[in-house]
Amino acid sequence: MTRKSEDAGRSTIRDVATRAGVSASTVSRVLGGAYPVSSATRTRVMRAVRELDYVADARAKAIAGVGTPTLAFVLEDITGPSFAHMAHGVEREATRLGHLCLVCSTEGDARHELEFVEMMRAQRAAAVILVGGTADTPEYRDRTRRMADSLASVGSRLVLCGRPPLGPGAPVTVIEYDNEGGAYALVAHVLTQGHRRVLFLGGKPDHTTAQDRERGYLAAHRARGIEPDPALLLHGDFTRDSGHRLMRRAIEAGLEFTAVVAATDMVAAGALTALHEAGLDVPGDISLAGYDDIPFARDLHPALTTVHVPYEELGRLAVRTALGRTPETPDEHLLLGTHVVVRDSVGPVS
Amino acid sequence: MTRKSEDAGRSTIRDVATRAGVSASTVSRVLGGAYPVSSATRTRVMRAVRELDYVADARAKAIAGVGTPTLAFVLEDITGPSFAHMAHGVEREATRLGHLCLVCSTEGDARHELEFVEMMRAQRAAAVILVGGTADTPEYRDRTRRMADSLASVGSRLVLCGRPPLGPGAPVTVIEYDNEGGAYALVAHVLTQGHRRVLFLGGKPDHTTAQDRERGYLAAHRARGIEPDPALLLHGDFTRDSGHRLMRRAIEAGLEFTAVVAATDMVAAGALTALHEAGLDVPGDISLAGYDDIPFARDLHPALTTVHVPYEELGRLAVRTALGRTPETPDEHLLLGTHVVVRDSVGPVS
DNA sequence: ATGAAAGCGCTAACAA
DNA sequence: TTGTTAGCGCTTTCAT
Repeated sequence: MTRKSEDAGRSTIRDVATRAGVSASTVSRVLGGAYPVSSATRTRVMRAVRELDYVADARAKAIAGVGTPTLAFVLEDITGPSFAHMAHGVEREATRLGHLCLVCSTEGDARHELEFVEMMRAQRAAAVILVGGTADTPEYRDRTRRMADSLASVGSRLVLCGRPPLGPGAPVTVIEYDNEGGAYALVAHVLTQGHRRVLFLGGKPDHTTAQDRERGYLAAHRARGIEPDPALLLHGDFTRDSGHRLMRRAIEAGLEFTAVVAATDMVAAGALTALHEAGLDVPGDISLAGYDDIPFARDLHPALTTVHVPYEELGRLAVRTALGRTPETPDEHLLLGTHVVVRDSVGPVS
Repeated sequence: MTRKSEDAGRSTIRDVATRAGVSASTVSRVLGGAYPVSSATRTRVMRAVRELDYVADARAKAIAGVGTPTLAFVLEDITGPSFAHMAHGVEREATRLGHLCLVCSTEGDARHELEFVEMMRAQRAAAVILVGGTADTPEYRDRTRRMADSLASVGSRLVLCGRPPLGPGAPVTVIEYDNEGGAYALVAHVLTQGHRRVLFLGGKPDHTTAQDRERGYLAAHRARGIEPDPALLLHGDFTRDSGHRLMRRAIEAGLEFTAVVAATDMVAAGALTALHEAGLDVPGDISLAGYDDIPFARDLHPALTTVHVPYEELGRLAVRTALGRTPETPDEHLLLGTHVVVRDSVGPVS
């Protein structure tokens, strides 16, 4: 007739206590670990625990002050290879540090993002990691700033990972990787091969990651005294299909170029297929380069020259940095380097 | 001198109550939604909430009986494209249904998996979804059975997704997809092209997914009265590197075959590169097929013939099925179909 | 319509 | 070494 008997299984610490003939605190102490308990009682308690298959309710522990800390990871789409790698880094590091790891895909919807962050605030997550570039509008800064403040107000922390920083004073940790630098180096490499008309398959015009890579493309040209033809700057998004479509159109439009630099490896993959479909040889007729160094880059044919970004490390670092701070820690802003991986898809201009 | 003043931000429902000059219950009622509250009070409370930027502690709500339900997703490695798609499906459906979504990568470590499931039991997760094939040993069944029971005992539910079922009586939901059938159809397609010596690049010999696909390979041969040469059955794992290595060795060893079927698209990608490195043309010299239909399959050159698996749908279904049940629901066991996607990497035998 | 009090499952300070 | 009591932050009777 006890509560337990009708609600089989959901045993509480009191059920265990009763069964072991001790008080709830004693059970708590036995389970808690380091605390003096006679080995006789300990045995009895443990037996009761086993018999009831008892596990303490983590939520109750949490509000009593001894919860498993949680960490949240917010991205647009876990399906993108680079995001997946970051997610992996985050998840690995979080569990290593004894944290639970919540995920949320926003599908690029700011409202969804906002709601989720609010939930995380309610969950008292130790940190919320926002991943991936976005349009850097005043509205963005404002909204994000608000999230940062409200998280900070409950002792949590906002981390911006590969996402535009907010300017001074915002309680955020930002971890970036050098998109412009990577693109600069990559395009410099292409130019070194003698190419002068390099098509750029970019992302959304207002997307920070896309912008930074485009900036690198431009800078590399200008550093060699070349003013790139604006007609060679195409915009789409970071998907494979975008690359395919843009490339096909460029060919059909009779655009002249001897090399193409894609904003991501996904874009490059689509572009490569379009090039093949047009009967063009890479790098014989046209050179091609990507960005991100996803695992598949090696298996494209020809193997793709690209820029390596330490995504997994980025994720790990985000977690470590966010979790390693004390209230006195100044706001960090890290910038990770990238490097060009030369493979077979870029050759000398013919 | 209130608690709040020194512990800025972490305001509780009582802080709000005080500030609004009402009782905590009233605040709870206002926030709770549908309950008669004078609009004057409501306004005062809402103002206090805003001023304090208050959010109710989700954990406290949970133990009081009104928590946000949670759902856990356990896989080997989020980095694998097919896993990522399942994860996406799970996450999407979970949020659609108002659930939070926890993730854990086990890196294939059973102990890690066990620990995580125990944590989820403590969290009172609504369901725990275990993803991906594994060695189907008695030890596995035993361990998993135990997890299923212990989850059930706290009102949670174990879901096996693309993972071997446990036999009757276990409180689990299992969602599978037809690995054997898909492989059968794929290999039948290859045989139809006249190939008689088809190399199979398999996974770990005791991995269920690998076994099922291998079984399909075998069955398709036998259905045509062909007894496949055991020397053509190679084992590795599901990675790109495994495919590359296996393929290279097979070529070096002078193995004779006119087509190769890889256990996954990743394996196929590695194999393709090895084929190219050996100067072999696909499908001119050798035909090649994969399994999974990851997005990149289209961009391999030639575009990869493969088996489409509805991974995202699988994830969504797992969530819907697990969450949609009542204690009376019989244990479901769903089997999703797959289909061959014919592209350019398989051609007639030369 | 609102407040006081009890309770959710746990831990910790205080006694014994 | 162990039990009693008082919280943790919230919801929900039960009164009023």
